[in-house]
Amino acid sequence: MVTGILTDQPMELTVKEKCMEKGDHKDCLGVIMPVRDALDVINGKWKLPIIIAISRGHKRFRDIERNIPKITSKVLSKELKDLEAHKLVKRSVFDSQPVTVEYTLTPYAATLNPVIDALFAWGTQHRKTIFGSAEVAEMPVMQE
Amino acid sequence: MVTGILTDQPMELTVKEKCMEKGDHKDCLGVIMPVRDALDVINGKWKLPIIIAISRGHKRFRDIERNIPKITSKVLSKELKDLEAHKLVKRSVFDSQPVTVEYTLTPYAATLNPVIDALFAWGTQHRKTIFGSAEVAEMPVMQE
DNA sequence: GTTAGCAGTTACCAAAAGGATAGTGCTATA
DNA sequence: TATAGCACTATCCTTTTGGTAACTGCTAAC
Repeated sequence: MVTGILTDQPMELTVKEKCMEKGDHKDCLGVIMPVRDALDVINGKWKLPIIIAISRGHKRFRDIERNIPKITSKVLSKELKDLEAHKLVKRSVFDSQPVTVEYTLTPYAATLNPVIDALFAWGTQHRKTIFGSAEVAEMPVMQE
Repeated sequence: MVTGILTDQPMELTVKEKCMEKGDHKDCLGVIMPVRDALDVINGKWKLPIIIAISRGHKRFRDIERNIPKITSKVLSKELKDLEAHKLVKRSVFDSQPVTVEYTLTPYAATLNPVIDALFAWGTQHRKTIFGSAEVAEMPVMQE
């Protein structure tokens, strides 16, 4: 039977299994390194929130900025450049009057879907674990 | 039909659906915030690698240190304290000669399994996307 | 009796990330 | 004519993160 990486509960196709297939039964650096590759790309407080905001139809700079609590222009500008460099976001300039800029997700960004879903699920239950689920009213609000 | 958060491809039970259920059709801060809650806990280069190393049977301080490339005593020490504070790792001191210290995962850490699996899967394919899959030989090695 | 390992800590320092505030040139609206 | 919005950039500053090196007290092995 195949088991998960952190528990011995049965799973369908797991990290541990893939690791075993590579023949590395001891250290399994092969698990740590791909995880770190992923972390290198989505690292920091802002990249995933930005991707989520764009995915929800906020294409314009100020529109994205308004929809991510506490972010500043400077940080958003820098993170968008990073995301562009990683081919997750596309920046398009339209020669209208005045010029408009649109940020959209590349098809590659869609491959992050399972990661975001897993983090959303874990974050949701973690919040319930920390405060009781009743205290949703304490959630920070967007525009103060 | 229900669709994923980044694409319009069908999914079974998705972030978007949960979001819609909450009645937030516009901004869906409800997606960004749980993701940020999760990121606050697992953020940084080291926390997930440490959890993975412990999960693979490396319980002792030096043992963990040896199995995570480039980590230093100082950083490991600090990150272990953080993980303990977040109830993901348990530190046990045994009164042997000499005293031994063991780090183990709590049951709560096991709930991170889907997150780690998703990051592992994405990191693996991302690496293939960046270099060709043939260049596995270029992977950094553990002890130089 | 010297070396090596264990489980860290301390001090110092550099780099990266993030926050606050202001300002740019442009245009559309009141 | 003044205000506001857009898409940023610039400057300054603080906090966080990470890296180097040395050092602690202890014990076991050579």
